[in-house]
Amino acid sequence: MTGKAPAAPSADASPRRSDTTRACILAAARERFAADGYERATIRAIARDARIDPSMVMRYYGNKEGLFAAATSADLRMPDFTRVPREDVGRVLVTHFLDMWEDGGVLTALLRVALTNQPGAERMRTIFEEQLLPVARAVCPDPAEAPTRAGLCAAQVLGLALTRYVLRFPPSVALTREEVTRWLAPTLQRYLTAERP
Amino acid sequence: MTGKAPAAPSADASPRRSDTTRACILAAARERFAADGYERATIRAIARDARIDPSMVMRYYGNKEGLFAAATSADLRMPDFTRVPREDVGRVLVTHFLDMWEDGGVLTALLRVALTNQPGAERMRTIFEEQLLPVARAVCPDPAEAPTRAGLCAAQVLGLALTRYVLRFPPSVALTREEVTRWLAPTLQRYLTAERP
DNA sequence: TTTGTTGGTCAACGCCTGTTGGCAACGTAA
DNA sequence: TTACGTTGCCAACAGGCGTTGACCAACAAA
Repeated sequence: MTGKAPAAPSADASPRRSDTTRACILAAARERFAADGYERATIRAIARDARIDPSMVMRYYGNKEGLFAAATSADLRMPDFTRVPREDVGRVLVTHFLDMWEDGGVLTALLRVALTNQPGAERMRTIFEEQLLPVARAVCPDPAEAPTRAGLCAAQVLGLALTRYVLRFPPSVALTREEVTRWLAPTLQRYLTAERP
Repeated sequence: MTGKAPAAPSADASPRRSDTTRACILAAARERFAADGYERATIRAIARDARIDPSMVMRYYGNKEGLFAAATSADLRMPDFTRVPREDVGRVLVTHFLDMWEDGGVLTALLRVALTNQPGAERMRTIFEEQLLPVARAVCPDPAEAPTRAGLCAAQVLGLALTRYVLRFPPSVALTREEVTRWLAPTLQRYLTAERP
């Protein structure tokens, strides 16, 4: 059972001649998904951007869902919040999310797709659950409240991303990173560490 | 120029025999747009829900964009914030938005569509600009800062709607209206009335 | 050189989409 | 009754979609 598919991830380090092509496809896919959402980001358009034939996409990623999954393997790369002073949690969280969101458009693509695509929404939920929930558990007063507090933070962070990077509301776009941090950090700090209102 | 199209809005009160059908189409369209987004809400599916022929949709609303525009004529119905005590604006704003969002799914449809559809995004922006900005202007310390403050409120409100009504993050869904108000009201209050940080 | 694997193109498939025009049934005013 | 505008269904169109399989070129091992 050596497998016919050349895409089989047999070992981790298996440099193939087609790696550059694969990377081109993924980059084009990320851009298209981020710009157009799942339905309007057609395989044909992605292939055109990557200057290859649409059938290559199918060969390397199976189908459109596989391509999407490969193009949006997001990792929020959370820092270790047990080492962050408790009163700085809000600020660190905001700056970290700004970093993540402005890097490569993976999260923008994920957000756009999550809105019209059930698996996309599920993945978004998983990402935030796996990566934001532990932060809340580490710093909030009662661990039982961690999901609620993480959810509130997710709402605020995603709302800013929505208005700033997707809908592009002018006031939200005009804010500098500094200003975003000054406004949002106290909010997240309160959601995470304040007594339940 | 009497117009061939029976859909011509000549007068405001022109009861037609087809009014119930038109209403059925709009209701079905709102549901489909809210559930599936713009691309996947097909005219055929909407017509099936309304138990009529797809061509009727075209006759009454011209094309798909016209149908969408008719189905999502949103009005946030803002109360008069000059009569609200200054320290209550956050709370009133949250409860009002919860009311709006849980009524009929118009806003959910609009949000879903705005994410993958340029005119949809533009309309969302317009709605918030026309209706949230005056509120900010009425209550914030420096009117020049009103757009920024309205934008921050929009981010928080849309973020909650996103996680609660669209992505359905469990912690966000589990919150009661009471809890949402208690958590979010102070945030909006600060965004609107606090000194610039 | 031969042989087999990989990288890539081409043409086509079946399906679904938004949209159109023709045609029958109904209701109403003359 | 006749004439006409409205309401509705039906069948079809052109085009785009995801997906498939046959086929050629380049390379690597024998």
